[in-house]
Amino acid sequence: MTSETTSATGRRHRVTIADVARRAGVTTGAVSMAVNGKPGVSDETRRRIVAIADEMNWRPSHAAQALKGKSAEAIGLVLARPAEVVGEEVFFTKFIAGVQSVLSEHGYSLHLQMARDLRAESAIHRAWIADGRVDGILILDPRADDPRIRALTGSGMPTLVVGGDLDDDGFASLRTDDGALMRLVLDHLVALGHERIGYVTGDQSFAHIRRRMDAFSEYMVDAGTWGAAVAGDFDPALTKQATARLVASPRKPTALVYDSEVMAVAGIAQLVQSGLDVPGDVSVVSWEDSATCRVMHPSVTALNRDAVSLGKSAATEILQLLRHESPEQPDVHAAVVARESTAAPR
Amino acid sequence: MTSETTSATGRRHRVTIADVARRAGVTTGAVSMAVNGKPGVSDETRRRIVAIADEMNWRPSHAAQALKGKSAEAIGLVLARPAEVVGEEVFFTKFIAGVQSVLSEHGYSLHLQMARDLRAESAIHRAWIADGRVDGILILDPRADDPRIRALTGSGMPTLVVGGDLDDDGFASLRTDDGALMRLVLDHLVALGHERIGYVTGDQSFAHIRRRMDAFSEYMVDAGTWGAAVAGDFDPALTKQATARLVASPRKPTALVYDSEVMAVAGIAQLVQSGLDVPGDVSVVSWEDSATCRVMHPSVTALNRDAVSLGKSAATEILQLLRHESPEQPDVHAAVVARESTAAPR
DNA sequence: CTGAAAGCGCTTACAG
DNA sequence: CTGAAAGCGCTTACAG
Repeated sequence: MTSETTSATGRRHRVTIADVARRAGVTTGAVSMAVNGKPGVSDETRRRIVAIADEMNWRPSHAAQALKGKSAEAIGLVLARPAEVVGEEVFFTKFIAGVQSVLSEHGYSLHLQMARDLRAESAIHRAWIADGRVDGILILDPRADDPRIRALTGSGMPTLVVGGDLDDDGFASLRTDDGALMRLVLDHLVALGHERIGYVTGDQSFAHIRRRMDAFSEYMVDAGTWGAAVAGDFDPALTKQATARLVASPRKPTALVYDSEVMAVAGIAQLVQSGLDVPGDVSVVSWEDSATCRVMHPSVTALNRDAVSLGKSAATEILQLLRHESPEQPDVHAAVVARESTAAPR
Repeated sequence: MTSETTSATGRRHRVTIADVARRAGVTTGAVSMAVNGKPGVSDETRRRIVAIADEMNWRPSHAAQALKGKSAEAIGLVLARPAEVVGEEVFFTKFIAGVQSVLSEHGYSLHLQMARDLRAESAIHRAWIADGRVDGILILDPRADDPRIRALTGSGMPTLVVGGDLDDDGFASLRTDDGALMRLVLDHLVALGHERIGYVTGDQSFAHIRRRMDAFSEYMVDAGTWGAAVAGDFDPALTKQATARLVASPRKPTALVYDSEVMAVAGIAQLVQSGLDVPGDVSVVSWEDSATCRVMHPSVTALNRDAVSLGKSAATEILQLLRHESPEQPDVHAAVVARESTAAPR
């Protein structure tokens, strides 16, 4: 339990490789080779040195290792969304928990920062890179012609775009097949008999929201159903407005899809206030599952994307990138969990 | 924009203090003094050196500085709750956002990790300390006789217990006056005319939950109202059971207090399922405000603790601890936001 | 005010 | 297989 010794002056001393070497009667070089499993010492000596190092509770100094050019063993992630949204939407924390679980298994840590906007996010990226603080960067919520990606181009920093579409610009991306997910959601509604469907979207500048919108339109065309998408911007107040507008339409939709669980809750509240019954008059699907969806009354049918798995996949993939392994696109499980908020239209 | 030069071999080189010194025609020592504002160089030389360093886009190497014993300029925080809970409860992210905003203003970063339990949390603390990765540690959700605090005792690591009660064991704590908050909540209900009040609690091993329970009991005694507390453990299923039990009581409470917003939502769902009207039959208060509370139907009366401010206060206070300033107990604003879920009993 | 040097804790090429 | 030394990028005492 003594990872520190106290010198005569009372100052705490870190146990260094030199202390271990002295005690073992070898040089610091030998200790380094022994503990790092490098050739250069006999098996017996190695065992003896390692035992002594353990006993003295020696831990290598990260700073010294970093100075010798060892990698930071860390991945960076900046969240450039308002704290309110990050806090209210269950996706982020689950995603982060997934990322961290895989990284820590591999001895990597996650540098997480919040930023007020994309410019601030890029500034943090630059600082990390200049400092050699991270070995790789994760980008969330890519935009069309994303400025963060442009800024990172040429930096040589391994970057994984989560929810990206293509392996653009030489950056790897963990694709989320938002089109397929949208079809999953719409299949569920159409199977119930819905023919007029509304979609209240999140921030339309996000590439993955655009892909959902495209899939929504195509589905409407192919199936001949009536559909309309209105911007809700992940904002409860806007979501309520969008909902009111949709149900006021002459083609009054019988089902609504919301881009987040907070939006779905807001939408349901608006419907109830408008005197409409859920699911009697309007069915509702949330694009994200949460405890609230499960326990609300009515409980909310939700697309369960398993954000924890998505986080794990992102971590696995960026670690593969660092090792120059060909990243395999993992299969993130997703399914529509049918609950009380969806039913056949009457 | 070139923080790196490319050598003849094509390898990227970091711009070092030696590069700046060479270009300025001085020694590295002079550069160090110049950029750090230490005496030892003339004002003119300093200006010239700083200008050259800027022009070359020089940034000090964190690793080298750390090796020289410079502090890590980082604070550590471990979240030892299941990812589900961290993700579902809005408190954590808001708290973290508040912490980060203050830390980054002061050039500090936040090391954030999730852990599966308190033992794992302590292991992370030890690793951070051994590595000199953090200058201070934040502890959330203190327990009675908290093992994390015991483990940190004697480490010399500045530690702030958030939601602690006293400055126990030589550790500073950011007190949250849970007793006063409970009285605020109960005052709201009693003012509406409630005389039988139920309280569905979170994890009762948490010190702050115990304090709320104590305040609840005392209030009942002093006011002569009927009250009962039942464990809900922050778990929606348990919360529903506790709710069902309370409303089945012969003394059927007319108002229920829940220790989190997810619990409140679960409780309301249970009440509605039991055929009870909110607030007609039972009023409901959530101990935490969120978008869901605002937008749900009925909207939920909530105690708004302003978790962002709490995070800012925690960061401010631990920075004061590091500077050996006497930490002033900041006032974190809190209020009951009355919404549709509370009304006079009928 | 400036220069030359030691040293933080490691790793790694180079001799023996 | 082992020893002695250089060096990563800084900071800081110590001479001049």
